[in-house]
Amino acid sequence: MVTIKDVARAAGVSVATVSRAHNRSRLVTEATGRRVRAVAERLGYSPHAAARSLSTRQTSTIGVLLPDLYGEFYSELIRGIDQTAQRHGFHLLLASSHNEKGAITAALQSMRGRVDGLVVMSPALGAHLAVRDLPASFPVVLLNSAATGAAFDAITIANARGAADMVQHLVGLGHRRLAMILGPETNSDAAERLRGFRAAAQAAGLGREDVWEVPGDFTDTSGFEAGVALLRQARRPTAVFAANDAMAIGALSALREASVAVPAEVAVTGFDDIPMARYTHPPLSTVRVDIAALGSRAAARLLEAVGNHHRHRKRRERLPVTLVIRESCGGRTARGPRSFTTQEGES
Amino acid sequence: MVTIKDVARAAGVSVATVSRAHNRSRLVTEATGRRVRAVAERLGYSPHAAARSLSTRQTSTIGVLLPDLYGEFYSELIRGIDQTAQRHGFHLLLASSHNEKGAITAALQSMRGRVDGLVVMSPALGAHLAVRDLPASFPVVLLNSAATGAAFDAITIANARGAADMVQHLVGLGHRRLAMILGPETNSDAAERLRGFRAAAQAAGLGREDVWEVPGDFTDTSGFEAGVALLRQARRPTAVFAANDAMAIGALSALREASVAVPAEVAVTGFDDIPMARYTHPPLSTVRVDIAALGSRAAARLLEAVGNHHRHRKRRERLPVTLVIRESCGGRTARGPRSFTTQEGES
DNA sequence: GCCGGGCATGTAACCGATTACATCCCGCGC
DNA sequence: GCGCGGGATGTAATCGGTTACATGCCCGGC
Repeated sequence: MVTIKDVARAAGVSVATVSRAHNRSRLVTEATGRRVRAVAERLGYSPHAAARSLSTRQTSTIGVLLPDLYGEFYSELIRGIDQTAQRHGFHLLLASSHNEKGAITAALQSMRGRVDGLVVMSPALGAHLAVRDLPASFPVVLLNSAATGAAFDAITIANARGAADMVQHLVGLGHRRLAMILGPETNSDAAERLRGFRAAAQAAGLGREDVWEVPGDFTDTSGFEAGVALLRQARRPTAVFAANDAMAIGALSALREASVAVPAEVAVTGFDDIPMARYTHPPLSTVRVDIAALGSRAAARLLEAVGNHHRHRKRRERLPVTLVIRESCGGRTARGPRSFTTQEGES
Repeated sequence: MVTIKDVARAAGVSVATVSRAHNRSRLVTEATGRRVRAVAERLGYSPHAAARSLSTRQTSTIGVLLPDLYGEFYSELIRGIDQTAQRHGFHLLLASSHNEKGAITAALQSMRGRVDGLVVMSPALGAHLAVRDLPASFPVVLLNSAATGAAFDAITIANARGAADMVQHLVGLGHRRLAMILGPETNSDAAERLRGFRAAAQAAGLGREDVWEVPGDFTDTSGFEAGVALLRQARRPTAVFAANDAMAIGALSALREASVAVPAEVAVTGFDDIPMARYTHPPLSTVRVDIAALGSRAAARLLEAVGNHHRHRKRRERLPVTLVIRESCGGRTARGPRSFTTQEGES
């Protein structure tokens, strides 16, 4: 491998000059700079990142800590983060499958000296406990975390608001018997969506016997089972609000197998607006979360913090959501496909 | 930040001993080792990755170079790579949005000293040109690349075989008029699938007037347009094979809007078996590619190469595919949902 | 003509680890 | 009692950059 010394020797200058030429310092003449860079190019030199970051104390890399990588949610999130990071010349270091404190701490450790800051997502409570062990000066942005207060930079989704809006919409369509399929109990997004659901149901004057809460865990199979459970009852809800799209799709499946017409007999809605949502049968009404934007905002906030360690003020930011009404809830319908892919390398 | 020196001072030993204690060298007594590690723990010490990799000349990181990050294909791929990498204690450094040579070269450069090896996917021809500029000893695994020969390690999908199998299945169902919706011309996967389609159609004795080839670019909208184009004709195919699922879903949309019954009037099939495929209406018959396995294999091969630079032999490997027959092609039908998510952190 | 200042370049310290080699200490054998 | 060997520990070189400080040169002002 060709190092800075080789270039220096070949160009007949010192290593300092080579370094300066590369970093376009004003301390080398235009002529020398060009000459040195030409030599470097010819030798196929490119600076060794580890060496560089050892002396500059920065890595131009941001770490991304996720609980998992499965599903469209994470791929969108990563895409959003990467987009912004790349625009600022930063790389992404990925780590996943961390849900309890021990694993998170380990992952955090192993990233020291590799990254300039972290985006940490871990809706299962307790992530911020691990993060708290980091030096306070180390830039971290929390995503969808339960952590509150000004101790952390955080970005979350307007979960409660979105759920409430959806309930309100359903009530507006005339529904008076509502079921919600819940998410995992330890998940803060799920908890907030439930909070919004309850508040809106109460505000609409629905009684206890008009509201169902069926357990679920964000997987489509749990949505399927929840659907089956709801159908078994003598008295049924006329609308089902799933805490996420995957479960709504599962519920849709259960209803179709039972030959229950959607939305005529039962309305179904979800949360997230994953790309798949517009291709279900019938197309799914849902609460749209701009996931890529969430990632992008997180990266932007993090880079801001990395940029001015001192002047940076921590704060919590909430990303708005919007109702997307398709056909599964029987409101006015929209037709025609919209893109859910850009041109992909593979397929 | 606490360094190895701080630990050495606090523990009353030299830096060498601290280093050895951490790496569990046999050159420190069990007692000293434990004591030193205890001190390190108390001070919250963790080794600086950049410094370490500067002296050991390895990073425990593998670079992943992708053309894009959009869609389920990439998220699955990354998941597969990460899974295997993680099991071996490796991190993932991500870079995307690189399709022509210049950008790839730049990305490759900026990864020097950051990674021990690379997984490069770039079906748009020419990626291997950039890769060729790397020192031959640098471990690289190519994914779905057009590059042939023993010069590279590569893993590809059995595209032609999968396409041929699907055509054969359709012919077996009695279809004698077949259309294929093509992928991007510069994409090698798309090209191979087309090759398989043509070969099988010819083998089945279909004449030129019984075979349609409609352009597409792997996006669902292009599939929609292709569907519309096919319907405009007086003489129509009875089965449509799309080069990927996204386009098949687009075509399905077009047929539904035109009130053409699937599979009764026209059968539709795809390629990939993305999670969404089993939830379309009707559920999509397709060629299953185990994308996560593809990533996992790539990582495994790369790590093998990283492990023994010398003894490693380059070769090309082909990942088998399987037909998944659901309802969109009118074969025997399968019922009931299967999971397309594990429990996700968010949704 | 000499001196001071500024600019281009060189020299070497430094970042934080690993590790080859030096050193020290202890026990054992003669 | 002395020397020798081996195991535990220390010292310092090294990885490949960046950059503070030193150097040397040129030019302008007095």
